[in-house]
Amino acid sequence: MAAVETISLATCEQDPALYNERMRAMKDAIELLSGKWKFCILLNLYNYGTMRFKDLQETSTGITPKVLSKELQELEENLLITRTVNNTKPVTVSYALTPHAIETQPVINALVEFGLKHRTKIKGNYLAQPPVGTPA
Amino acid sequence: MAAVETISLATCEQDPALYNERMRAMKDAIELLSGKWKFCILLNLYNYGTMRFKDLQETSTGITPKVLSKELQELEENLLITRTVNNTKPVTVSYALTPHAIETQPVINALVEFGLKHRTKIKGNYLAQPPVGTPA
DNA sequence: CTGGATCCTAACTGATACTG
DNA sequence: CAGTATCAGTTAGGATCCAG
Repeated sequence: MAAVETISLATCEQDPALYNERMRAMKDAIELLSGKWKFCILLNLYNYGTMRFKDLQETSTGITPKVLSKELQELEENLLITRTVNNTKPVTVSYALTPHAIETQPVINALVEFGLKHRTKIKGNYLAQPPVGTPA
Repeated sequence: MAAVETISLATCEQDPALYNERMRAMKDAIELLSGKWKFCILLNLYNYGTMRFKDLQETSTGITPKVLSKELQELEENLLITRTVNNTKPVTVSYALTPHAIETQPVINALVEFGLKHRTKIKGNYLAQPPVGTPA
């Protein structure tokens, strides 16, 4: 109970307006990108470029067509991806990132970095002592 | 429908192992930090340093005690915050960030930056033309 | 192949009241 | 002050089926 240090940054405590603006911006971002799949889809598109519906369904392991469809619509409405219907025999649809989607890359990178560090961090701690919520 | 460019990065298509590792890390991070309040709480603690339960309830506008309690427990289990019971008359509890929580700062900053840019971006587009999902 | 329709459940969220 | 208990509403997400 004793050996855990704490930190305090208090970056913009002295500027409430700036703080509120940043808080609102963060809530905007969360509302837009939260959920189980949005970042996953974006990362796939970053990696593979243009993809079709089925490609995304396969790379986003576990997603169902309905959910994928909904996620894609939301991303399109927010101008992060484009949807293009191709004039092929069984109709195909291509999805790709918009230039605006580049703005999400720092978020994705930060999430990945945190995930990598956190996994090693947690691993060690959980081996040393069980998580706090453990019954007894 | 025509004027929207697309981009393609295809950063690590040639290294599936690295890609999968990054994907898993991102999913870890999402599982841990997703939700309506986690980032909000972390940002508050960044800004104000040590806070008590009631402080957090007031700055995280809209949150109920039950939800706040749960979010705090999860953050504590994941070693992002510490919980300290103070020996005061009506007992008080202090919450603070752990050093490990510093790793979340790039994520938070990236989210804030994206939120700021996205708001201006979307504003203009929505004024020019309604979002895609509009009935008619 | 794309993805909508339907149904369903677990989880999240909220309001209120209550206890140590 | 710091929560937990209870009750209730909403929703995200999944399973399955089917249509263009």
